[in-house]
Amino acid sequence: MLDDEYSLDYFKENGFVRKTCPKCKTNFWTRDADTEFCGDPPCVSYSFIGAPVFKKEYDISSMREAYLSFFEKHGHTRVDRYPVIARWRDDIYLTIASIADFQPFVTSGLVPPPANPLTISQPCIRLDDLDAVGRSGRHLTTFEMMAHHCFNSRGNEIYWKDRTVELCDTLLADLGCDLNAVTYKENPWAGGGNAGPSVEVMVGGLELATLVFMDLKQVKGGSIEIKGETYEKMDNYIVDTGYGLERFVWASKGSPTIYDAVFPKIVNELMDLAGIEHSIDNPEYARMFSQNARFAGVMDISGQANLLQLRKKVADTIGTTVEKLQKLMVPVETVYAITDHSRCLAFMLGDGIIPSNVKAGYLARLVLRRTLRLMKELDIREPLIEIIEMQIKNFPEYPEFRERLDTIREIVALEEEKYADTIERGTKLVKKTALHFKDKKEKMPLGELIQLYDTHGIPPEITKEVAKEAGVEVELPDTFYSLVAKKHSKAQDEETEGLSLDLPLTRRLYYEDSEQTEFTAKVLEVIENRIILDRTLFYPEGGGQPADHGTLSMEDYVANVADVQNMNGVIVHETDSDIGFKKGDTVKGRIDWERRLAHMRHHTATHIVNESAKSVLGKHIWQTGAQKSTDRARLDLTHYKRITDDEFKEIELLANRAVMKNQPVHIDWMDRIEAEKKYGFVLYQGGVPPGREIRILRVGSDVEACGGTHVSNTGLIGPIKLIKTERIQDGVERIEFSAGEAAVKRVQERDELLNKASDALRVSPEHLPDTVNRFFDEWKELKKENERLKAELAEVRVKAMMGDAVEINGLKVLSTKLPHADVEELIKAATEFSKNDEVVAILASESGGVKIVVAAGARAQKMGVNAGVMVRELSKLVGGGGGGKPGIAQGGGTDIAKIDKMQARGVNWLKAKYQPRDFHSQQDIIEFVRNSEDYNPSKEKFNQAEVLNIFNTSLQKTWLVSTNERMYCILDDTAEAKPQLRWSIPKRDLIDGNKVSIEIKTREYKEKTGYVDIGPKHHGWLYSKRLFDKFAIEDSIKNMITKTML
RNA sequence: GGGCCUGUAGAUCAGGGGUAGAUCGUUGCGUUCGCAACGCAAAGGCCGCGGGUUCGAAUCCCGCCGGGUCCA
Repeated sequence: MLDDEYSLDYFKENGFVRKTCPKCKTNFWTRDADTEFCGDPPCVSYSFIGAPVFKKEYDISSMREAYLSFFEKHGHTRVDRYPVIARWRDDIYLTIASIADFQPFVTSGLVPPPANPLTISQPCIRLDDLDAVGRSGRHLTTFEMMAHHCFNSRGNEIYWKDRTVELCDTLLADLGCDLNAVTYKENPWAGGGNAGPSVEVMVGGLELATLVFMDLKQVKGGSIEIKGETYEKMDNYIVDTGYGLERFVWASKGSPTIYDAVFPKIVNELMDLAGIEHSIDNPEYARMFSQNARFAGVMDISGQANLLQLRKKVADTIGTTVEKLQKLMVPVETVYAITDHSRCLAFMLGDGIIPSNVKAGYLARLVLRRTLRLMKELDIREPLIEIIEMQIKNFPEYPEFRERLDTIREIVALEEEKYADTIERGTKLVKKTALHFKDKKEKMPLGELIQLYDTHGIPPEITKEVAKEAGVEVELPDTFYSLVAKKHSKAQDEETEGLSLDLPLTRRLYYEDSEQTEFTAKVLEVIENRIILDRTLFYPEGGGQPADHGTLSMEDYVANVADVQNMNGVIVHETDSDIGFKKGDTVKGRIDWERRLAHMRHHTATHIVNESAKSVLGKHIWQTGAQKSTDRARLDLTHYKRITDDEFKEIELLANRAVMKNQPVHIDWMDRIEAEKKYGFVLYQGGVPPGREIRILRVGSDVEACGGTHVSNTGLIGPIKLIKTERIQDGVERIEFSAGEAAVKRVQERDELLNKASDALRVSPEHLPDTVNRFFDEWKELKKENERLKAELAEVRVKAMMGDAVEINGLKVLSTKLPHADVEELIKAATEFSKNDEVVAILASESGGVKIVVAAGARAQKMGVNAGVMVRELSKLVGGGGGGKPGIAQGGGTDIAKIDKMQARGVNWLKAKYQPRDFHSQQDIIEFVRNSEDYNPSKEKFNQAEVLNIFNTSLQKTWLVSTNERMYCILDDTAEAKPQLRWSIPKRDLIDGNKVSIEIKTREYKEKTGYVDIGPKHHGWLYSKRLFDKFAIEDSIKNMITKTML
């Protein structure tokens, strides 16, 4: 920034000299040529403590009045303060500076200021340095920024830098300040897309004011560079000053801390409540806090390490130890913080913020919970609301807070309760978590601490304390909260695609006559399928109201309009085709009236429902969102508890009364500032419209800035039917409703549901609740009875069936099919069976597919029966799966035809394992082949048959048998009653001429067994290697074939 | 606006694909002149709702409803 920006005539004419601070190298202006430093900590330290800089002491209200009347006297108009919740802005939640009141439209020049020049004392809230509040002696979350603003434009300058500095100088002189002690430190300012030269006004080491000369706006590739961004001069340039009210009061008193200066009464009352002796008039005691404030003024005290450094410095200067100092100071600092926070809450709640877990409401909750935590530290049992009330009563200048007191009381009580619940839940959870780590003999890891805070809201301090009690160490780093912040990835702003259009604003016919359905217009531009007209009746999407649909036509060509958007006043019609129109054409437009009318009804109804909700629920109700469509609308409202059924009905009734009154809907275009003055910020329920003129819609007592289309009289809305409420966030309730024909349809739908329900039960709708209750009760009873009966049935069945048990080596095996039983019955019966130690029950049913339950008694399990394994195997046989525990298991499948086979298999499996039958002899096998289907007695000679055993285990043998005509493969499985013929191969596939032609190969499988592939079809047959020591298996088979067939 | 956690008996919570559990509370019985305490027993569950996957879902997946919490 150019140096001459600061070379003001005022400085030159009044004997100022410009100097450079040897410490920080910044330039500053002073009347006293001997002044060495810039006057700003850390270059200098506080000198005003104990040495007030004004000629008399002021309190908050006398200081404010002195300031405002000074500027009134000097040609400024006094303007009322704005709320601390920035309702007129959508980029910030809280009012952080007086200039925020006039952003964005006044500062951009679009809207004239309420007065020019003006003066204001604007309460502001900044939560950036929460940790330092109380500790530094000077930080506050809430402060009043006294200011005078002057909005200049090229050719119309009210005043600029010289006059601004002169006013400041004069004010300080009026207050009795020694002007030689004042320095103006050069410090260019930038923020929020604007920038400009600025001076900080320093007295006694304290920054009392900042004078900003905002005359630059951020422009890509601009010619002036500040802090890495480029800027250009603006056509309108603004004097933006900020005088800290609390700091002025502090400076006038020279108290050790700002808190003692600004809220002596509340500080003292809280000290009493906390049982702290706070004799700030005692010089020694005061010295401690004075020193603390002085050191804190020149250093960064964020984080434990820095804080400890501060403590050490203070302890050294007053000759004590850090421990003793902490013991004395911490409780007092906590009281300071509570004083500040409760004031902050008074403003937040007083201005109508509803605590919540989103947006501004979250910030209110954050402060509220922090305050409760601090109170607990001091063991202050007084309800928080008492302290907040104390604050509110202390502000005679804000009567509006007292009006809201009842609501505030309720909110705070609810919040206190909620927090207590959270802490209680949290404490339990921490104990449990702590014990978990105690068992493992580990420290509780940081990740756990973060998890507890992030997902359950348990402050790490509490976690640490509770864990300590449970005997578990916890590591809590200074940087804890920033670690949490890191966990949350930042959402990227999406680039909105914008058409840059250099076209005149579209004439909005829908505002001129809301009954019209047809119009003619000239085509100004066609971009692919998007058409821009000189005028239109099509309402573009906005304010929660969807775009109109309809047609644009010319001669015999018709295009459907599918979407309509407003691009900075140019309305763009998106059609379903990109041919047909060109620049200069005259087209005829027609809107889908049914759709539009439904939107209009829902839109006007939204205003009415909002108003009704306000009168039923209270003044704190604020719309946070709304959406309309043809068949329904929804409205989101701030409210601190659930809407009850009675309230719901009452809102519906009031809304319909408003309809029946057939009130006219008034629409006026008004100057923004005038409208704000007349109606207040309640105007901005549906968001903040841009522009100097805003469209004001009045229905009954509801007044809102609204750009939507509306019916002309409430009677035209027709019925309003509230459908439901939903809590979309803590502190935000959503009401869904339908209006007009849609409402009738909704009622009809509900009637139909009711009718269907009562028809089904064959009762009239009025008996439905009783009948349903009766049915439900009966159903419960029957269910219980059913269960009891099943148990009884199981018992009976078991007694009846025990006799059928098959004895296998001491086991009693039952295999029964209960075709119609469900799984539960099977389980009950099986459980009943398995009470007998030696029983294994295999139960099956075919209701809804195959169900299998196997249970094994205690002794059976000891012998190695595993129900889970059995079920898993058996289920496969019926095309399903299953499993369970060794004692009891369930399974099932889809193949009902295989139930019997599956059950037999189960029994055989047990037999094989516990009572294996002997293998069949070689003779038996031959006999078996002879009786098989493939055997041809007329041709085959079985007395010449050869037999080869290829596989042999304790449960299974595989045989190959060869006659003069065929080779057979037989599997003898001891789990099966009989051997099985698996396949056979005729001679023609084995022999070609006088040679064995079939291919026989082996593959490796395991140590003792291998695979043999016989011919093209029979692959992967197991063979035991030990059976083929002498000759390889290939040779053995070939030999056998040769021997019998050649 | 985004993220994470969560919903099981009246309460507090375990369990986490295979017969729904504990503690407290409730009721009954025993002991007692009575209460408390103790002992024994019982009642009490659409495992939030609806889909899906599976032979089988309280359990896994998706959606909805409800509760909690952190961040912007």
